[in-house]
Amino acid sequence: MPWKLIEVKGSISIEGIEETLLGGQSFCWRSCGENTWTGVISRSVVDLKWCDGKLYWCKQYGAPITKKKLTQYLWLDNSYLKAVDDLPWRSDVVLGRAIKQFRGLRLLRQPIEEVLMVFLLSSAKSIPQINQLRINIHRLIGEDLGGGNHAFPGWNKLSQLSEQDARKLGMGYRAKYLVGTAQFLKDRLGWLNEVKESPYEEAKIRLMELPGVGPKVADCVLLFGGGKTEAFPIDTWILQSLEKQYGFKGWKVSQLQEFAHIHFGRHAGLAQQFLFSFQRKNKRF
DNA sequence: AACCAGGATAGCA
DNA sequence: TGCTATCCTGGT
Repeated sequence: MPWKLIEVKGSISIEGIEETLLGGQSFCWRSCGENTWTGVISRSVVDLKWCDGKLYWCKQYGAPITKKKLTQYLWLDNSYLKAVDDLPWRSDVVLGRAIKQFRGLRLLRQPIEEVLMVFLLSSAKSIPQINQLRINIHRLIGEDLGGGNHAFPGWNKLSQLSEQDARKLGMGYRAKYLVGTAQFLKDRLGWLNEVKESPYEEAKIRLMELPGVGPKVADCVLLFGGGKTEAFPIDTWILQSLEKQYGFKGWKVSQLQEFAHIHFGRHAGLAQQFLFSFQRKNKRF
């Protein structure tokens, strides 16, 4: 299948696209050559290619996907530019630098049920480790899409796993999170979507009813899968950024949350991605 | 050979 | 509310 050009509003750098796909908000993408990546979107396996500042795509396996859906998933429309412009980059030099270095870095619009699963497994794990756990699950019970790619199995299938099964896949103490959440969700198919439609504050509280979901994981799920761009997950990288770049040493998480809300505004989560990437790339600072 | 990692939870003050 | 130990596993 030939490469097709996909329109991107605004410029996009190689670091921007790479961080978007591999930076840890999603675990569905992998590098498959020079400036090319393979990823699974729902039941479609898609290749992306970055060349001379332009983005190309083609479908590899699985269900068909439209350009419209891809544009939506990758947040390529104008609303992204407005969101970035809404951030306080004019007065915040730290954020300004991060936006410049990772130009075009986006939040992916992923299915909330998939995001929930991977972030249930994320506690005290590195990105490659989380990805490995995800692959173990997908290979075991996810639909085979071809080319070694598997779809997300869905919470109904996940609810058939026992804690022992999950532990065999290497999840350790996270196994009971996965099983507990699966049991909670299996008889309430609409629950997650209801939560998604709720306002941010309410959605966060409700998500934390699930076993294994605390404040950080809830914010990740809402930011990456719930379309809540005001969610501002505070992990160790952001903590470092706020301590070292902004000078908030010894602040409590609740205080930092409040600062983020006031300072970064309604798209605080987008700022979070820039700061996160910047901090991770420049560990020494 | 200890110690830590993209956290959550229970127990206690 | 704030603090701490504990939870699996793999990596350094």
